[in-house]
Amino acid sequence: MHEPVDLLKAISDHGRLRILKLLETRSLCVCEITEIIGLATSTISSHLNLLKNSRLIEDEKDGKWINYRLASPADPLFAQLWPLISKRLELDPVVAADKKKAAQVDRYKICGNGK
Amino acid sequence: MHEPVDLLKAISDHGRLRILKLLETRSLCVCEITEIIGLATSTISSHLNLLKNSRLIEDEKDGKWINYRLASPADPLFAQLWPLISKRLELDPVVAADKKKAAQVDRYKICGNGK
DNA sequence: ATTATATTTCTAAGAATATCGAAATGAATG
DNA sequence: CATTCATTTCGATATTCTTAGAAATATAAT
Repeated sequence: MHEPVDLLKAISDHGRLRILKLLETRSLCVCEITEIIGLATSTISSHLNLLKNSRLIEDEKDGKWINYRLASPADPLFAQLWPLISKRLELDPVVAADKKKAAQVDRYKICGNGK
Repeated sequence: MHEPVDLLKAISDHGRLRILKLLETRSLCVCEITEIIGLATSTISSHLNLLKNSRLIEDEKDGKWINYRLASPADPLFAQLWPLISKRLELDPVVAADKKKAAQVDRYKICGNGK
């Protein structure tokens, strides 16, 4: 499971790349990520689980939320590849939009109470 | 099709990584690659086609053979990522075995006549 | 030209993946 | 302790991927 191909598979999904890019800036809870990315909660949860099993992210409880962040120390190969991929992703309009949303998102507003 | 995620998907397969690694040393024809990797010819052909469509490799006719080689100039992101991945792949025993086989393989012997 | 052969394309099967909604879990709040 | 709410798990479906063998293509050799 620490084969290069497994790492590559873990990051070969647009949704997961968007999640990793988000977590680059700051840690976020599942409902924040869900709100920003716009997929079903269960889908986001499954992506997070996959990234966690690949040791690319970690989680930590915070009251009623679970915050996810990039794993540290990072997987050695990921640490080498990610800065290059990350930079390239910034040209992606979807990723840029995600970043804007992330700057404004407030978990007290979006989680739970309807919208 | 020049999105980072498409490049990552193209290289997220052990067979395709093995092919890229082989072509790093020298260009090879389809039957040589097939002999070394040990998958069906049609499977190798389909991997080669995918890598070619992703602009990671190129082909060139050579008598009755078609030689494949790494594309040059390489895709910019691939050019950055590949040396890092390639180095890591050298720890893979399968990749090491491929390299040995590639050094010995002779297309006049293996192509066509039975074995 | 006929044959041999290297490669691709077609067809099909099985495995893996992405997705969602509903149900379950589990912790925090009142 | 009952309720609320964030998150995960389950069940189900649709899609994509990997693979192989057979048929088709095209080129070289005889």
